[in-house]
Amino acid sequence: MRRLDLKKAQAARLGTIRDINRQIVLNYVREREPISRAEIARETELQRSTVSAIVDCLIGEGLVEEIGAGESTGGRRPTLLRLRTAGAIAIGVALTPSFTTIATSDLAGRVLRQQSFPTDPDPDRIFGRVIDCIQVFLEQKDGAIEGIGVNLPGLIDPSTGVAIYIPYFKWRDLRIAEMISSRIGLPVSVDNDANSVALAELWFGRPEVSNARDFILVLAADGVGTGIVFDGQIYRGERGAAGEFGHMIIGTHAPVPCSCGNRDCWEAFSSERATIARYLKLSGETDEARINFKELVDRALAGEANAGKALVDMALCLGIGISNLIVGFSPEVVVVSGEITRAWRLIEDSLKQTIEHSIRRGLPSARILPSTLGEDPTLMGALSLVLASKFGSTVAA
Amino acid sequence: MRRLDLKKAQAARLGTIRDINRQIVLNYVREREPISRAEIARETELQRSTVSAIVDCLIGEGLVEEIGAGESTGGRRPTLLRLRTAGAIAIGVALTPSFTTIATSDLAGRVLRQQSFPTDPDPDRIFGRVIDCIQVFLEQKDGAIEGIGVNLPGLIDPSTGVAIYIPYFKWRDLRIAEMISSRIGLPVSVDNDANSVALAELWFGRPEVSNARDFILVLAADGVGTGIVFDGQIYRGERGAAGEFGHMIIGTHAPVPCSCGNRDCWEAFSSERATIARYLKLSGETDEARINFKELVDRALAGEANAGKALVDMALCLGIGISNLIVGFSPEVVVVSGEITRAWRLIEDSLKQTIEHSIRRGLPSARILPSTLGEDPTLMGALSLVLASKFGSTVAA
DNA sequence: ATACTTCGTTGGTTCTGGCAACAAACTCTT
DNA sequence: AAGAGTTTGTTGCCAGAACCAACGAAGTAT
Repeated sequence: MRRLDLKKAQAARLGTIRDINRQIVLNYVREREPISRAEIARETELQRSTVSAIVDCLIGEGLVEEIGAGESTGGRRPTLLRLRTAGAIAIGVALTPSFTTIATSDLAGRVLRQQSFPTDPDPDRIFGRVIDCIQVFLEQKDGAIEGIGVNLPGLIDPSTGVAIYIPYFKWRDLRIAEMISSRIGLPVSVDNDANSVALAELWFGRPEVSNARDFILVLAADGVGTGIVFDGQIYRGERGAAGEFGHMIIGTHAPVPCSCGNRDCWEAFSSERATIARYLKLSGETDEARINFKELVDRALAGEANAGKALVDMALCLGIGISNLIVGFSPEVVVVSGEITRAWRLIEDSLKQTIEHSIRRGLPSARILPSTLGEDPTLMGALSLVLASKFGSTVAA
Repeated sequence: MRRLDLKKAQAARLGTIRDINRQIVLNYVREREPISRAEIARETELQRSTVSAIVDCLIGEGLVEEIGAGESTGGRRPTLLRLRTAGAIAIGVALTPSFTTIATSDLAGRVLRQQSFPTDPDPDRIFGRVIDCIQVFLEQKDGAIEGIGVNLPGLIDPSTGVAIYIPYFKWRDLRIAEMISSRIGLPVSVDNDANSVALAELWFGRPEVSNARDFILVLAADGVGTGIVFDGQIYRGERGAAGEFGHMIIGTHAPVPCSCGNRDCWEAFSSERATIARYLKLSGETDEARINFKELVDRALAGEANAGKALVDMALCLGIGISNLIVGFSPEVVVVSGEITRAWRLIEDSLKQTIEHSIRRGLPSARILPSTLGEDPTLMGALSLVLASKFGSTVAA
C-alpha cells in the first residue's frame, strides 16, 4: 500500500530486474555465508540458472568468491560462496568534537588501517588534514577504494553533502562532499553521526538489531543524538530534522548547557559532557582538562564510587528520554551506543528500571540493548555510509 | 539505502517490470488526468510504445478511458486519458461507537450509495446486519465491486484481518475479514480507523497532504487516534501498536475516563466525549442523551457561547498532543480530522497558538490543516482500504 | 502547397528470467 | 562393485517486456 512518489518514481527499465535480483543474491551471500547457488535459488524461488548467472556477475565484480565444496545431502556437493573481503573498499571519516578518526575497511566492515588526531575547530585546516590523510591511505594501494563516508555531529543534508549546522563548532553550510570529492575524485557520502551509526547497526549490528525492521538508536557522546529506522530505512523527516530528539525537553537545571544553548534538553542531562561535570562536582575536582569521558569510564569500571555514581545518573537521564521514545514509536529495539556501553553492567539496571517505570497500559515495551559495533561506533557509521550502498537496494520503489 | 527484508524479499520475476510500470502509468493518469500517452512517456522516460502497451492493458481492464483529443502543440493532437470511474468498485464499512456506515464508491472515491444505522454492541448482530447490507448493495449491480474495506476504532492486525481489541465495546479477537469474506466471497481489508483515514488523506486528500511524504493524521472522534505516514506508507510499529498516541499522558483529571480507563490520556482530554462532558458542565445540563457532538458543533457555529468554549478547550488539548508529535517526528504536515473540522474557523487560532507556543529552538514546525475528506472521513478511510490497493505499489521492494 | 512537429503504432532487437535437459558428483541399496 | 536415485551447476531454447527506428496520421507554420 505504498504510495509512490511520482516526482522521483523510477520506471522499471530492462536492467531493473537484474539490479533487484543482484541485490537480493548479494545480500543472501552476505547474511548466510557460506551458502551455495542452489540454496539461494530455493530460498528466492529464482531458477538455479538465474542465480548462477547473477553469481558469475558478482564474482566478476570481485564481490563474491567460491570457497570449495560443502557437505553433500545425498547428491553432488554444493559450491559454497562467501563475500570476497580481500582488500580495502571504503574509507570512513568520523569527526567528533574531540577527535577525528579516518580508517579504511574491507567489504565486511573490518577496519584495516586507522589514524586519529584531535579535531581542529577551523574547518579549512581540519578538512585539509582529512584530505591529506585520505590521500596517504589511497597511496597505500591495498585495495580498490570505492567511496568515502563522512559523519559529523549536527544537521546534515545527505542528498547534497552539505553540513547545514554543526553546533559544537558553529560551522554553517559547509559543502563537505564537494570539498573532498573535488580533491580526491571519489564519491563522498555525508551524514549525521547518529543516523550513520543507526545505519551501521542495521547492516553490521547484532542479529536482534539488524533483523529488526524498526528500531531507534541513541548515541550518547559529546551530545545526544538519535537515529530512527523504519522498515529498514533511516527516517529523516522534513529538512532532515527528524531524530533531533537530543533537544527534547525533559527537565530544568541540567548540569551543563546543551550545544543549542539551553539547559533543559535531554542532551544537557545525558551527554558525556554532562556526566563529566557531575563527576567533577562529586569528586570536588575543578580541572576539567584532567579527565575525559574514557578515563571516567575506566575509573568507574575500576570501582571508583564517584565515577560509578556519575554514570548511573547519566543512565537515569538517558532512560527518561528513551521511555518517551518507546511510548511514541513502539520500536522493536532501542540500541544505546557510545563510550558508555563499555560500562553496560554498571548502568543496565538503572537504565531499564527508569524505562519500565515510565511505560504503562500494557502497550508493548521494547528491548534495550548496548551497541555491538566495538570501540568506535561513529567510525563504523562513517564506513557504513559507503558499505551499505554496496548492499542497499538501488530501487527506490 | 533501504535494507531489504530477506524473509519477505520478493525476487523480481519477469512480470515484475510490467507490474511496476503499470502502477506508475496508472498513477500518472490518476494524478494528472487528463494526460496523453506521449506526456506520460516524456515524464517517465519510458518509450512511447511501452506506455501505449500499458495503457491498452489498463483500458482493457476498465481502469482508464480515452476522452477525445487535446490541444495541439504544433503537431498531431494528443489523445487524452482519464480514470474510468463509471460504476461502483469498492464497498466501505465504517464502524464507530455510535454509528455504522456502509457505502459503495467509484474508483475516484465518490460515494454512490450509502446506508447508516446505530452500532449494535453485540458483534454477531452488528456484523450480521453489515453483511446483509453489503449483500443488498451487491444485488444492485451498479458496478463490479472488487473488495470491501472495514475500519474499526481499536487495535487491529491488518495482515490477518483480526480485530485484536476494540476498547469501546470490549470486543476481543474478532476475525472480521474471515467472517465477511466467507459469506460474501470478496477480499476484505480491515484496519484501524486512524490508519485508514491517514490512507484516505494520502490518496484522496488535498495536494498539500497527498504530496507530503511524511505526515501525521489526528482523528478526533469518540476517541483520539493517530495515523503516521512515513515515506508514503502507513507506519505500524511492532504489533501494530504505533500510532496509539491517544494514550500519551498529557496531564491529570481529565473530564472523562479514557477508553483505556485512565484519566490522564490525551484522548481523555481531547475526544468528542470529553468535549460533550465539558459542555454539559458549562451549560448546567445533565441529560447526556440529549446532545451528540454533531449538535454541539451546530450550536457552536450558531454562536452559542458555551458550545464554542467547549470546542476551544478541545482544541487547546488537541494542540498539546500535536505539539509533542511535531517535536518528535518533524512531519511536513499535521492533518486534523473528525466532526470538529466543521468548526475549524472557531478553533484554528487556539490550535495553532498552543502548537507554536510549544515548539522551540528553531527546529522546523509543521503546517496544521483540517481534513478535506468531507462529511465522513472514516467512511473515506474504509473505502481507501480497497481503492488504495488498486493504485498502491504491488512490489514490496 | 510544402516543410516541419507531435502523436500513436508497428515490426524487429535485446535483455532477462523460466524451463527442460544434461553432465557431474555424490549417496545408498542391492 | 554396479546401478539407481539425488543434488548441483550449466547450457540451449523460449517467452515477455522494454528499447529502438521507422512510419502514417493529424496538426501547425511558412
